Amino acid sequence: MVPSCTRLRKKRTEETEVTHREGKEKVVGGRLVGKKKGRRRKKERDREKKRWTGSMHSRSVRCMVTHGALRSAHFKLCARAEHMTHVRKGEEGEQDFEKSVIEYSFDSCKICRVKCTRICVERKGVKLFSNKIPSNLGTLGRDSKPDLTLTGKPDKMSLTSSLRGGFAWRERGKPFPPLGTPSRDSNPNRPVIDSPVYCKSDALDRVTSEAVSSTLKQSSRGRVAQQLRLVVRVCAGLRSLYTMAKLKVNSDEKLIELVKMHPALYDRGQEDYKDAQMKEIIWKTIGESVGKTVGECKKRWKDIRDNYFRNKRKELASTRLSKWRLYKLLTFLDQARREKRSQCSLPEDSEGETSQQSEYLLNVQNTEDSMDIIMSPSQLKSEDPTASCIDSLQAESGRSQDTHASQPSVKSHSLNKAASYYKVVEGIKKNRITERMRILRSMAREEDDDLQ
DNA sequence: ATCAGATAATCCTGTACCGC
DNA sequence: GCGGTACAGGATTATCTGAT
Repeated sequence: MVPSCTRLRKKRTEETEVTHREGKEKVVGGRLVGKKKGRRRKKERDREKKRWTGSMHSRSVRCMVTHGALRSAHFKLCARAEHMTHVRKGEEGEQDFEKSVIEYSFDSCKICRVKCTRICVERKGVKLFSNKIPSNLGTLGRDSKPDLTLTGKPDKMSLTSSLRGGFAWRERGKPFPPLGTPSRDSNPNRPVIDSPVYCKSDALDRVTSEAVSSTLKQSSRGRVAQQLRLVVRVCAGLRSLYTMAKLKVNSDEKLIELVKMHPALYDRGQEDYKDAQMKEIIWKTIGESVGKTVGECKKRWKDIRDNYFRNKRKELASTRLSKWRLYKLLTFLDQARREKRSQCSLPEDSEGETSQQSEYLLNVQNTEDSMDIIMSPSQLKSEDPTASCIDSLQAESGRSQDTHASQPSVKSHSLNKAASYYKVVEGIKKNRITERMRILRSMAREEDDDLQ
């Protein structure tokens, strides 16, 4: 019996052949190849061109759809010039978009002097004017000619991406909303990666730090105080990680960065890998961090991961290095993948874990200089604050774990420290910081009582 | 500037495997 | 058996690049 997928592919192939039989193109494996393919594309483009040049209105829409980058660039220019602020998202009926164009004209932006295309559309009885779309900004290449339709049609994806680039509208006769509106959607310069999540993360961080500082004011002596200082440092490390991610230009990179922080999502050797609830929490956190839904994040991650393994295969097959921009960021998957295949348990000091611990350590250490409360090097030398912290955490969780050797080497000492930071940060991410703080506070009070 | 072809990116589907 | 996941690969679209 022919597998259903094969049947489907065969069906698709047949459909393609039928579709293009008219042009006598040759189809191989459901795809047009060689010059025939180019000829087909040209025909399609010609058809598209004919269709889209049918009316000025359609052409204006086409212009709008095909020049996301230019619009985006000009959008920023105009935003700088403070003459438009209202960003509309693509939540409204996109299917009626084309028909609703009622006005089309060329104009020059009064502020940045760029020659623009102006569009007016009507939606739900309200006339909306576009921002000034440039017709001569940047290099005018094949893809930037406003009245040519060369690839595809103004489908949902194109429209969505154009809207993602930021499109500005205002109602007829009404000025753009004033600048400085705190609404997220009203900020034209808002980076794509910026989201309320960071506020949440930072808020968690800040609240935790404040709680610790407050406790430290009450009890600045003894072992508990050291633990609290450590928590502050860990929070700083966490803040550093988020800040680092915040600076990422691309949200994909940010997503990778965040997923990388959670081996439970990709490494079968991890204890939490089988914990669906935990993974859901992690995804939720990541989703908040990148300003997307959990589903979107999962889907995107799947695509990214798929792409990585595909590129990997190609690289191995051809010995040609992958040019994919995210490729190098995903090399951490190799370790996890091997372990999954061999089905062996995660070694205690596997490279993957080690590198992550080191990364945490690095981030935490990097932020020490900017911390208000820092443990002095002498303190670090005299006593390992991590040990006490781990003790308290272990006491809290009721687990016993021999995480530090009696006389650890410098490397293992650092790794243990990093491991403890990792555990604490994980704890924070699981929203258990409040509980930890309560325990630490009570311990601080008891210790203070003892000292008195 | 325009075009054609190559390549990258994305979406989608199917299969195998695993745990429940 | 069912649901979830990893993995592989086809189809399609977007983008890049070199030639004209």
